Amino acid sequence: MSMTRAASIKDVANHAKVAVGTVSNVLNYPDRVSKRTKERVLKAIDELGFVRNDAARQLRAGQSRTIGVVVLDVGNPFFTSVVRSAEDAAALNGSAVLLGDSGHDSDRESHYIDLFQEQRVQGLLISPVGDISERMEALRERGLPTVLLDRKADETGFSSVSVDDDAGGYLAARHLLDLGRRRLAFVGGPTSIRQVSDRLQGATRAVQEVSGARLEVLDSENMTVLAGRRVGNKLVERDPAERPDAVFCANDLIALGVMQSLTMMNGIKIPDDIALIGYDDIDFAVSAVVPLSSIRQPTEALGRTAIELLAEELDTQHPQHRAVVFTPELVVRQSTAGVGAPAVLTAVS
Amino acid sequence: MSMTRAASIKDVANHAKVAVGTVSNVLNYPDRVSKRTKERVLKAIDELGFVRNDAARQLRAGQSRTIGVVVLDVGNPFFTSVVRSAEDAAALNGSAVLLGDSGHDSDRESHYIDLFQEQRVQGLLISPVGDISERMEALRERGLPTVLLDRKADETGFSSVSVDDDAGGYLAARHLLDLGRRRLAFVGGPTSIRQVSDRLQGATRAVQEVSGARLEVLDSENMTVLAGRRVGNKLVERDPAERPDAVFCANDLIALGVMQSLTMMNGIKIPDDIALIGYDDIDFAVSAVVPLSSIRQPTEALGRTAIELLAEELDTQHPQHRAVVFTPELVVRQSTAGVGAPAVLTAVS
DNA sequence: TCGTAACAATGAAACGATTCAAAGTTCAGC
DNA sequence: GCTGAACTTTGAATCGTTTCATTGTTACGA
Repeated sequence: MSMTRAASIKDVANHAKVAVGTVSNVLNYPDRVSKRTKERVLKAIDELGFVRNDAARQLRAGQSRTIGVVVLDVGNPFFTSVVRSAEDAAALNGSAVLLGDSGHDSDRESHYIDLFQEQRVQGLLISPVGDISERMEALRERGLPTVLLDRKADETGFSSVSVDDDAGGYLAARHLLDLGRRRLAFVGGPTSIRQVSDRLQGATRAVQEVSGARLEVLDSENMTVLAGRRVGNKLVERDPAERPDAVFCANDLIALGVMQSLTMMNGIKIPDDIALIGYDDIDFAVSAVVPLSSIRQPTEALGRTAIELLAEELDTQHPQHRAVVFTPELVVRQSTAGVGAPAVLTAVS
Repeated sequence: MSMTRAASIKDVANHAKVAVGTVSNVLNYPDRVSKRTKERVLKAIDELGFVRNDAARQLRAGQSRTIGVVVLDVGNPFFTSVVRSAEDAAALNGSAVLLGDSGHDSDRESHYIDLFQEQRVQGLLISPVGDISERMEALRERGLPTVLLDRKADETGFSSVSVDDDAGGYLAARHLLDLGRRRLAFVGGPTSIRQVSDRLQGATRAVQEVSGARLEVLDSENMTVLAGRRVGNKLVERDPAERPDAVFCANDLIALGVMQSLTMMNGIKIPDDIALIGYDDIDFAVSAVVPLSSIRQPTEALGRTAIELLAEELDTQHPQHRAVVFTPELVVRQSTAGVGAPAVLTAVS
């Protein structure tokens, strides 16, 4: 019964007794059509329940009104927040966002890039898993504008928005050192993730400035709460004397996981025995068992700026590629400072 | 320079000196093509950097390999979790998911439904904002299979997957009453949200079973951490004698917000002064300042089942519409039980 | 009443893939 | 060498929209 195929513009034209071009004009350039005809066409559209076929539209247009975004982990509020602001910014240009989650997996990342190319997206925002210079080169050759997200563009020829992870790592470690801690641990992984290695590098720099300070590196298999909990359990199992007195986690999810393990062990007090700091300052950091100190990244600005850079590439014939680097902030809460008053410090860039 | 339009199947055909149909066969039915020809075509594809145009493909096919999903709030881990499992389930059928966030706004909801219809999605999963029976009726007439998500289908003719919110509300309130609390408060809103009113209804039922117990309803403007914090601040401002001794929040985000306000006020102890329970059991509930009791919903099963029901509607000519209702579980943590041992209870369905 | 400028409506062509009936090729078996 | 079945390849038609050159209509000033 209701199994008839969807009405097309042609059906509408027949029903309203006008030409197909006229229907199209009603849809796209209402001013070109007389009031009488317009009404007739709109009536027909309503009666037939006509809905534009976007595939045909795009085919003709040669381009979609769509931007592809590939992020490392949609389970991480940091990324959802960035994507949200990118969506809002894209909507201002009348574009929609297609979201792909690579889950730190190169194959899935590749898969989404393929998919988005098939969709003929206007451009791409990628928070890359590893080294994708080859892939990027191919995109450049095809003329598909691409902006790196949360990763500084090494090679020229690409725009990027990122946050200075080295500075963020330094900020976190320096804070722990300023509190008098000397046996630091860094939790994150795999180190093939650039964000992880940069944050570690910054932390290492800070530690080297202070004599007598050490930095132990604990690998986590990924960047989730669960992975953090596993590393935390290992710390709990250690002889108390062997434990670090401060832990810097490569993101807040890991930090929350570590916190769960440590607080389950009644003997360990945060921050008295072990100070803990995360990265990203997600909304849930403030409501953690022990409110979590963290490094805040300007997610809203990241997403917005990424879209702006992409828009530049789309508008301009020979765009200036720009690498925008934001500066992270230290947010101090109880997990490092105890009951002391919270403060916000900014890295010197 | 690289501004030439993307290669089409025709370009590939010319380059490989075969017919367009052959190229199409290489792509879709490789077995129909001889090895020699196949190699030649693949070489041409590679050399020209050909990428299939999905719009043309869909236009011809008349349908996309896509399912539209509209949820109430992507910022809520409950929904991201449901969507994630729906994506996985859809991938098994070779379908991708397009995600729309209505943000509890009917207009945005409507906007996404339009958009998805233009995309000719195979079907729709909707977690509706309010009463959308008219809209659904229109979808049914157009023959677009639709499954309600997290909301039981009242009308016949639609499948749905949901969790028994009345039972969940009962479970939460009953738990608070069992702990000896009598001055209960419910925080949630707007009450036009079905999930909110059902959970409240269940809670009311539990309260009525116990003489001397009261339930105060505190409206929150929405279901976010921020809204919860605002309600929490109002509680803090009250005369201590006027405060409830137990608070049931319509979701965990609100509960975390309330918790933030209460813990900022040194005089108030959770759960001693006020017991607090949320809803959804998101990952962050366990790592909250005071680990949060909550009502767990089977998010993984919700998403998966929704896709399965949709697949049924797609396969069958005259599908049996089914309303699958899952049963929520009570998860007890410190925010209600203090340092007592955690437990998990299941509602009687 | 005529000329013409402004405005409306027309419909064929194009976008790029898939389909499928028809034509072409190969080759085993006799 | 011939037959016919099995396998390959071909290319026109099709999907639904937008575009745009062309044709048709209106109305105004001379």
